[in-house]
Amino acid sequence: MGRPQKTHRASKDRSLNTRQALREAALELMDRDNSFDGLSLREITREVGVVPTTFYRHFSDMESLGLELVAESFRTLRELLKVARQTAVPGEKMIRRSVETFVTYVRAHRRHFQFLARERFGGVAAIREEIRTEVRLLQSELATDLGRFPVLKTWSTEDLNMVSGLMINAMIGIVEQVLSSRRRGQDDDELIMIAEKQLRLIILGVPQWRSQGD
Amino acid sequence: MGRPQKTHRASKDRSLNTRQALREAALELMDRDNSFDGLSLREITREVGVVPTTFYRHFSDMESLGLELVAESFRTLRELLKVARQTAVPGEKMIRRSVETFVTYVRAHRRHFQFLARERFGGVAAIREEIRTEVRLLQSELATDLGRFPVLKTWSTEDLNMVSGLMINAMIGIVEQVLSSRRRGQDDDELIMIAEKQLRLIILGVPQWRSQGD
DNA sequence: CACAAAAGTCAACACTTGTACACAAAAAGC
DNA sequence: GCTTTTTGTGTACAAGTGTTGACTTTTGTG
Repeated sequence: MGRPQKTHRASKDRSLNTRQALREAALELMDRDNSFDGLSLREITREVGVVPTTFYRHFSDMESLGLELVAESFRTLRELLKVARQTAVPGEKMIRRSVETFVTYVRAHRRHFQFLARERFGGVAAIREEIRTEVRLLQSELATDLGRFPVLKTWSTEDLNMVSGLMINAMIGIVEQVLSSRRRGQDDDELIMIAEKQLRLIILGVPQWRSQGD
Repeated sequence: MGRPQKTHRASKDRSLNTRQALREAALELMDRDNSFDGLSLREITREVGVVPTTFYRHFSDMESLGLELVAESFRTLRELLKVARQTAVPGEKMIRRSVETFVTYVRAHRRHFQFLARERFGGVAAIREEIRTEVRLLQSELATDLGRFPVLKTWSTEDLNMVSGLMINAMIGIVEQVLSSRRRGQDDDELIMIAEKQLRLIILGVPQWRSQGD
């Protein structure tokens, strides 16, 4: 139980705290209507309650803050996927339950998803690139997962990626809608239903597929 | 071949020209990496080669400039859809040709599509709202169009909207990719192929559909 | 041609911004 | 306990920002 090295931890905490406070302040300000490159360094430090120059003790640049936010946000997203992969058992209600979990999770981590959605097409090239890379990675991971289902065992990698891309785009659309309606609950029910239908429709096409292309 | 009312036209042109020059400057600056609310009024006027105060002769606000850009961009998009609707004849290669036209068109009007993509989730609430509204409209128009196909005649409005939403999300994904790779040509071929497959897959699911949901 | 409206210019304002540098406090290491 | 890093403060500056008001020029109209 003791709190050994109290001073030590306190210092580290302090340091980590301001660092994280800066990140959170940035997300908070973006939630009050700004895109990332509309933010100013001073605005952020002001929000934290710290002098502007302190910023440089933690980040060299606004861009480096941004990139850390990308990493942080994807960590959040991947946590969800990890749980989803463990609990998901193929079956009747699998899609429905996945979508439900997803929407709830997006609400719970609103600011992270908002950051990703906003900066995916946003004004800072480096950030955009980073997000794109991560999304592509996600897409190919999902493709691999899909490849394990019996119906999809014979599919080519390209076609699997094609399907997972379609699904991910559908889910991004859902994220948009979740973010745009602040109140949870009733709205979400309809949203979930639509998302479920969209995924089901995609899956219905699968057995009929013939990759006649190329 | 006289140039009648030279002064008249010149004046009108001049006025319209600066107004449009301001819009174009904004798009141009966004193309050099900025989101709309990262732009400054002075930056824009400087690009046009005009004094800052001139801005107010044409727009009351940056926001009002932004809203005009939304309108302008959707006018561009709707022109495409108009042509598409006229020339498209249902048949084997319809999807393929539509996708090809679409990709070419996006390239030809890069900055408009970039603006829409960037500000759809962007930092200015009013602009975001306006874009969302227009997209929803587009979605229900596409739903109506789809309803004319024999296989879809019996579908409910909700389900038609569900499908058109899926398609639109797929196409937005394509726009993203077109915008992110500057060079045209070779890249586009693969892109077009993937988009075509995605749409075909969706359509394959349609005859199997049973709206068991809700 | 004269005159009013529209479009553009100029100078000035009160702020905000990013960043540099010297200094103070705190924490870590010896 | 003394020293060295690390973290945060204070001051300062040059540059950029939105908006004002009064002015000149251009343009359209009676």
